[in-house]
Amino acid sequence: MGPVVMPPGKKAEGPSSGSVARGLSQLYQDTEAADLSLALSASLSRAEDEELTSLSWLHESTDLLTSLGHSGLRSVSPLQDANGGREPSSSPSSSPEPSEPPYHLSTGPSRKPPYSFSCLIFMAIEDAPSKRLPVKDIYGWILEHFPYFASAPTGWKNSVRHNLSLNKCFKKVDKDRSQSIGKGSLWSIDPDYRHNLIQALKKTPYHPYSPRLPKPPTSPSASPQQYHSPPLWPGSPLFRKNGGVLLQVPQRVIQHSSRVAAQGLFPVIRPLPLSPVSKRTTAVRSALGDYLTRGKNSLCSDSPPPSDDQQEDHTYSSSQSPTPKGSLSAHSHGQEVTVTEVKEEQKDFPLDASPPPSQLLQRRRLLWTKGHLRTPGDTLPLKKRRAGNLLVKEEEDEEMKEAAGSLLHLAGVRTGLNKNAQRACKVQKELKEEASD
DNA sequence: CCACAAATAAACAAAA
DNA sequence: TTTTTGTTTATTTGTG
Repeated sequence: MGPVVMPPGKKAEGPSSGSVARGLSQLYQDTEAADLSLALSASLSRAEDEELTSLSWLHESTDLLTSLGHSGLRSVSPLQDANGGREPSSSPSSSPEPSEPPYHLSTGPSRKPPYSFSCLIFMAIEDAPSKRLPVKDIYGWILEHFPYFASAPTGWKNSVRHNLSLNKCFKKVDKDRSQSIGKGSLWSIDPDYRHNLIQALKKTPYHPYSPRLPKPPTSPSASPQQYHSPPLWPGSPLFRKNGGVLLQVPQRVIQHSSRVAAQGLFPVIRPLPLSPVSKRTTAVRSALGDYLTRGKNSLCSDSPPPSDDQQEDHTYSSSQSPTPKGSLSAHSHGQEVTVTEVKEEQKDFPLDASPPPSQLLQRRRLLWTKGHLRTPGDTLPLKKRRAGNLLVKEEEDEEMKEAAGSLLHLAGVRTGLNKNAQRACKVQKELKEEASD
């Protein structure tokens, strides 16, 4: 997959139509954007007024936002760095603002992206036609789309690798022995865990270190939806393929369309009825939420709650997450989406043991249970074992054990656990795993 | 203060 | 040999 990154022009690939799109493009050029949010909001309103059947405008608006957000078109201050300032070395920015606004309230080139490394990697890989990338290209993608890293301390690459290694969601693909890509191998998304990544993205944590959904500000005008931005990123396949609404889709719909899921995640959602303007609005609003709310926060005060009320659905909640010790913030705990989606995805998972649907359902149900009972710490699926050693059966056993453990936790056992005890447990568990290897 | 997730740092080995 | 890649452990940071 040649150059990792999509050329800047790539996004134009969709049929560019609709005056809104044009307007946004215009906006893009004109922006000195003190009132960017206003302008966007205006575009949005126009979108509602016009019967646009094409969603390309959404693409463009997304691109616009991304550009503004990450390339610093915004005339906002050369922002206080995202406390990449933590890193001693080469933090590009110098002025440490005492009261630094949350990420979604401030953007700029020097701003650390709101995405966790897991998400970044996920996006990179998903954006690759072949859905697999060597680390180098992952770096490239990230650099391309998040210039922040260009000037960030080099440690981020280490973090990327660390994430790849540690996070079960990522799987090394055995290189085509015939075709060497140089050092290392290709990385792909483990279909079994893709959902978690999606969930992570879905939650798009604007507060980088906060896996949970932040509480909505006290201000009534700021609706929680702003934290539910879909995985928008330049050239996102989600956008290209789904008109940008993928993750705005009500869970139920996803569930219902999941039969197609065997072909991959995104096509599943694509067939969604996109017609209702309100839906588009919601999508965009959600996408633009942070921008809209920031400028004149009254602008989006009228927006209805997002269609995917994941919050109520606990979609975000803790984990069946394959989150290993420190990796991903995908706290999907299963739920309907998982049940269906993952089940389907399993099909294309080359693992030998691909249990029949019923079993899978059962398993998913178990996962669901787990998600509700377990504490995230219990799930640490240290990607210890080499890829390929994972047998579904084994996982099921593990899950059984863990579920049981969770029950214990629920019963209060957990309260007695201090860190050391947990570590001990972990070690024990790993030993067990290794034994079963 | 604690638990937790994620980021970061670093040591180290293996591969190219 | 050097650089890159991959794994692992430990520590730090931010949040609830």
